[in-house]
Amino acid sequence: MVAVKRNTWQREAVREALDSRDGFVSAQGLHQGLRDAGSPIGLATVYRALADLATVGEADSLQSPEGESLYRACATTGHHHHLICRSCGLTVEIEATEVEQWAKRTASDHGFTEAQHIVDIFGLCHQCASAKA
Amino acid sequence: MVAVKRNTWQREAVREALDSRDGFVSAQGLHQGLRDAGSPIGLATVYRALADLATVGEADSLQSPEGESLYRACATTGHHHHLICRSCGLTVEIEATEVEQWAKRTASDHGFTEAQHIVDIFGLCHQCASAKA
DNA sequence: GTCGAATTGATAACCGTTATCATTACGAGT
DNA sequence: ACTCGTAATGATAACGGTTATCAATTCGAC
Repeated sequence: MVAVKRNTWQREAVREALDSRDGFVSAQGLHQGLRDAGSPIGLATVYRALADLATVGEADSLQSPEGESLYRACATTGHHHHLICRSCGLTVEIEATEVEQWAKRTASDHGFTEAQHIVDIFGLCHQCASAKA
Repeated sequence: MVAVKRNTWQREAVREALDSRDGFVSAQGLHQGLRDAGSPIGLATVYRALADLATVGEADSLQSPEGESLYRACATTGHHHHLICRSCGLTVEIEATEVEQWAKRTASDHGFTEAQHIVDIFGLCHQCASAKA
């Protein structure tokens, strides 16, 4: 029998919790939020759900400078990058065909294959920049 | 008395071991290499030395997709990016004016300031790709 | 050479993540 | 609606990388 994806309330809860966030969240942070909201969901399940969402492409993941994996529900289904406010976490999804091609070309120029790239921009969004001034 | 940096053979050993490598190495990998070379240096010390080198700017550090911290003594002192073999660690330093401008433009297009970007490409170098086949 | 303080290193503690495995419950088929 | 096989769950153990601990060491100023 072929593996069938089941719809569990837990999976849905994770998806919704992720959607309700504006920026990137850690698995543990999301779990904590769900527990605080009264859900008895398990930590392992949150990790699994997030991994699944990331695999399917419904969520994007990246690593914080501290080494944690952060997740986010991305509107764009295709491959894209992020522009992240390092102060408030506001995230903008970015299309970068230009960079995509550059990465691929650069890799093959040097004989590299199976190239994947990490491209993210961290900065201060307009609001945070103003608030800071 | 103010804190004084001491010159220990261990610190020097780490610096040299890092210089002798072509690509990024994990702290554990470097430690292993030193032990294999006969040095009785401790793992904790390697971590400390690498952290120091990174702080001073004598070493570049980045995180592998798997979450490990990798270190490298870079030839270029200025801003540059990396093309890294995820199998052997071979690293090519990359100038990417193209991407540099794209990043700056993208950030300002969205009202972001003080933008810094993380741009690295991971792949399999020609040798590792062949060895794998 | 002395001596105080920085450094070392073996190991324990940490932290995030993944694996384990008995239990639960989804949902296709009847 | 009821069964039943199996995927999913969740408490917890295991895991891997990194950091903290702390007694022993050793650098280097005097």
